Amino acid sequence: MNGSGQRRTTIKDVAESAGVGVATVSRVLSGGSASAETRERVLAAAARLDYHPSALGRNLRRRRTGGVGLLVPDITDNFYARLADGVLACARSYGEPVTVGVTGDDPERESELIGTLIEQSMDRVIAVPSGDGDAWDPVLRAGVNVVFATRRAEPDVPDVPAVLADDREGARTAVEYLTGLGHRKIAFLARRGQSRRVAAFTAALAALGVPVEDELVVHARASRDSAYAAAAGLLQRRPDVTAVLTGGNILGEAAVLAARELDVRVPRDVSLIMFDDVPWAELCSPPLTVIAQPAQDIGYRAAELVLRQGRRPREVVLPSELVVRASCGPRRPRR
Amino acid sequence: MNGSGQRRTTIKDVAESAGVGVATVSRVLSGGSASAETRERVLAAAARLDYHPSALGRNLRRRRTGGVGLLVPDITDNFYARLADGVLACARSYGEPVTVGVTGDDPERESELIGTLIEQSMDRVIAVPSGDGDAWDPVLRAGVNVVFATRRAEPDVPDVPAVLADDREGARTAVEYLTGLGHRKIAFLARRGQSRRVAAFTAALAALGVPVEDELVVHARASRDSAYAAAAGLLQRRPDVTAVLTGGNILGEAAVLAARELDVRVPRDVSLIMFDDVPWAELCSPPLTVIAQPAQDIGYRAAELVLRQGRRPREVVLPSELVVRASCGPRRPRR
DNA sequence: AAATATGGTGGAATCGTTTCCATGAACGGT
DNA sequence: ACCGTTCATGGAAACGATTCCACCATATTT
Repeated sequence: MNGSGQRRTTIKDVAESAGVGVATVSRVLSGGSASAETRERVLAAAARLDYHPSALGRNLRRRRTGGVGLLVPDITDNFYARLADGVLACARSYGEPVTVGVTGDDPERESELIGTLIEQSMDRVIAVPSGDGDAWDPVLRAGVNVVFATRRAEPDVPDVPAVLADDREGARTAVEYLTGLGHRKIAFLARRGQSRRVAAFTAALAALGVPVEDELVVHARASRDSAYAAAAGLLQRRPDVTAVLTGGNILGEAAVLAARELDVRVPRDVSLIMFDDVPWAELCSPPLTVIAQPAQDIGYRAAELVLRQGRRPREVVLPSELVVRASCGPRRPRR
Repeated sequence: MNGSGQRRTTIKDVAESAGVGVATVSRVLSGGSASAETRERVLAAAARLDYHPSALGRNLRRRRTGGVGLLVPDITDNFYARLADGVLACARSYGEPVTVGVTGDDPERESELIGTLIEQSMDRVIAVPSGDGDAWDPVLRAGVNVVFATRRAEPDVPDVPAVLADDREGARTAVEYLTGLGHRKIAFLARRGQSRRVAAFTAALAALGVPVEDELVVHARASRDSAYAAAAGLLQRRPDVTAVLTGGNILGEAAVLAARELDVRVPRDVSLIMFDDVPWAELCSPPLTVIAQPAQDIGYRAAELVLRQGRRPREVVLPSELVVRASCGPRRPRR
């Protein structure tokens, strides 16, 4: 009775059992050239011994861990969950395992996780960067294949491809829709780091000739609490805003709750649009008008970029789409 | 300019630079015994060369990959996302990477992923088992440290510890609450594989002397579509049910949508309770009464079990709690 | 028929670590 | 003074794969 003491069957066992050398076994198993007869003998022996090659040996020899690393701010956020799902779906079709890390949008934690990744010799990483781009220097120098998803680092890292949603277009249609309903005082509830979206928002306003007020873009940290505080603060401080655009679903959730708490009716008192369509947007009362983000596609494409060798585009931009539900109405002054 | 051609600094480089043998470096770095002076020299050399040990070499030697594997049915489901978050939080404090796989509740995909895990020589796995327990035989024989989360396999694998929520208690309080409101025809919308919850549900009914009708427990597959079909079917087929309990948040979502579509008012026409509290439950209209599940804790505890050596309990049961909101009302016949 | 290409094959080196074991120095007890 | 312990130390052997290279037997060319 040796319990788990039975040694794993190795390539050597297979070689011996098939009466060939280890090199031949390796070749057969990884599609190299071999005579038909040898191939068959090796395959038979492998099957007979229930041989499964060990990734450990292979990785060491190749000096790289297979698989891909994935760094997201918060796996609990449906957007990133869908993104992760896309990555996992693509990786599965390549048979590659995915190692997930949660950064909490904290550059320090991000660096820590990056450290773990290099220690593991992960040479393919997909990340939603939280910190500034410099954190990625050591990784890039180590020759790791990095792709950013949903946003670029700031300051940007030029060599890293990115898969993004078309924030510019999304913000534009949303702002056009709102101004079309008569709104002029439109606020943007942003998470720190959403400078792209903020820029797109103000650009869209400017293009329509609506005066932009800096005070109407409000920033929150990534947590639900911070989001709620920002939303409530905005609604209280500025009774003149009649429409709010939120930079993500966590902020949208916060806006709904804050409005409800402060007895601000949606869409009667304020119209609400949120970036990112999530399952609950439809269940909400009222159902939320959203700028749908192709989160799953973003993940999938990023994974493709990182897994498929060959030259890679510097940027992939995926369309986002305004989904009109019932959270926007014509402008009515709040007081 | 050799690009990424610069060789990684190895333990050998450190040894040479510190003027000691590799064995000594290894010992110093992994907390073995060494003289104070040597220790210092080694540490200095390691720092000077910016040495980071490679997990590859270590893993091969130890014949096991560090880190833990995590298998969940659907990372997009907020419950499993929270569970994963708990696992990740715990693993982070141990500095261990987590490899995530999505089974889609499909035994075949599960087996496939298990295969990947053994190939990687993962020796610690947390799983929400989808298939029957036999799929885990090869893993256990390989000496892998497995912990089940949220549910056990069926047929059960006795040697595997499990971290579970207290379904029995949750179902009991929910059913008591509903019968207290006068409901007698209570349906259960279950996902396939939720036999524990179904059993708890019927047991709770029986304990209260309410006749149980087999036809009132309806099964759906894991997808949103299947959930919707089951919910709509139930509401149409049985106009006499006045209360519905759903086995998870996906089914709850489906029930809300189906009710809305069929113009069945909640809670006027049917009362609704759902297993698992999710952020949108509060945003829903009406806010949903739920049986809160400690998803994050389940993940955390499971990770502790798998990471901390020492003897492990066969089962950990975490409390679940009825959170009353506004989706239940007194019984009123639907026609 | 001799010289040269071709293609399958196995031995051995290699990847970067841990760990076993032998060595030698220092030290305390008799 | 001698011997047995203890302790730090370095060399070398694993771990399990890939891959370079040399080798030999054919097939092809001159």
